[in-house]
Amino acid sequence: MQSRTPASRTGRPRSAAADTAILAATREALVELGWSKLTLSDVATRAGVAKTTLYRRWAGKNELVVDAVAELFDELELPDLGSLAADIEGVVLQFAAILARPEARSGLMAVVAESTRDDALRERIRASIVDRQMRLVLQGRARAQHRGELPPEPDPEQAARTVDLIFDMVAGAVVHRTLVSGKPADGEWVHSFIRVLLLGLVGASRTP
Amino acid sequence: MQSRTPASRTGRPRSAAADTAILAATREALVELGWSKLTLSDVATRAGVAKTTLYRRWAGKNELVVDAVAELFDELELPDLGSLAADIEGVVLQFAAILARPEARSGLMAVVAESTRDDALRERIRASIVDRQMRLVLQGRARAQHRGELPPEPDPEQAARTVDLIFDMVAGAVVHRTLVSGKPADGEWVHSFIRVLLLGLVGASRTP
DNA sequence: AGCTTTCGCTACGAGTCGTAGCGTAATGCC
DNA sequence: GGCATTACGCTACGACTCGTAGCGAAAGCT
Repeated sequence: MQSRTPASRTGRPRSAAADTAILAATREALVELGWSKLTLSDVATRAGVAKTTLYRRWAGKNELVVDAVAELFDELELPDLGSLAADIEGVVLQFAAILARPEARSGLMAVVAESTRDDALRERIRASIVDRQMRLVLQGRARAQHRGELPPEPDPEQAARTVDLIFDMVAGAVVHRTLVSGKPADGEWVHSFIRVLLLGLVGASRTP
Repeated sequence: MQSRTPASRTGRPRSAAADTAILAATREALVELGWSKLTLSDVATRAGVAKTTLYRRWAGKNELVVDAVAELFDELELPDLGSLAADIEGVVLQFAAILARPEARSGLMAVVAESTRDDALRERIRASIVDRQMRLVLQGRARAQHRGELPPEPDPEQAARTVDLIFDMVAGAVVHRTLVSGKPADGEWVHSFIRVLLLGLVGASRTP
């Protein structure tokens, strides 16, 4: 979050209710107005707080939207459905459901675009959104290796590269399908995609 | 392009030099300022034209940037390197080189984000950017089937789904690697990626 | 109590937007 | 050549947003 309240203990504390109201108002404004027409004055009005309160907590529109969108990914969890393919399909369908929501569609791509020119923003996105997804990949891979569905990776550097590759392939394909092609990442599509991905990974691990 | 000059033949024609100057100035402004701080007044000054000229040709910032970025993808071609894997690696490296340029990074994602709320803009992006990439996938697939590297697809509906899937996987992975993960899609990464992709596609086509 | 920080409110200069109006320049048609 | 038509450069405009400053009141802690 944006709060930096580890040391300062004295004085009136910041309203936690205002935080949730502001983030909810931001998502509401994203749905109705989209990224470019969203103004902080409008968000403040919707949340029932003063505009100055927004500027005390967030540096600008970018940081606010990152936090508002990041909360959407809180629900993301790796289910245990018995097989690697089923687990991945489950989590990818969750991911696709989040990306189908208009507040995620219009907000996420916009802040990613901004982050190409702002390293601090890129780091904020990595910490609050991307890392959580990456953790799911690591978790699923470890579970699959324990089950014997994927071979163990002795070289840690090679393992890191493989995890990065899987992550970019999964997240990239779902995002591109949803936001660029504009078609739904439904059950049928996810099933085909995961089949190709797993066959490729297993095949690549057999012939190094 | 934005020109609609099929019927109107009389009157002073639009300066073609102004078009190229404006689009070049737009890319220059994208590099220096990024999407959010780019203003049409600034572009007009850089291009040496009046601001009103910009508004006569483009509806707004979105449409202008789409056209400016689209020109970057003109150079994209499918090389003939003897094998499907080599061909794909070649074109993916071209694609990655374009995405590595700052004017593409900051511009492309921004207009895609805007297009989630603007169907006309989405269609413009599809026609001027996405379709060209899709054609490369079709071309490569046909050539590979002719070589026998990929099995022929009797069902046209199934073939269309497969092409869509390949397109989202390739473009999505490269874009995600470059813009979200922030790491270069260099030769080593592309090689690993294509290997997984092709092994998966061949494997999936064998066990339908 | 006293101290500290946050809150809501108002106001402000600076900057951008998109458009209108004007006189001038460059074409095609007669 | 003259005429209609369209594009161009320029200026100016109201409306809007931005981010900040200053104020008095409120809400905690010691």
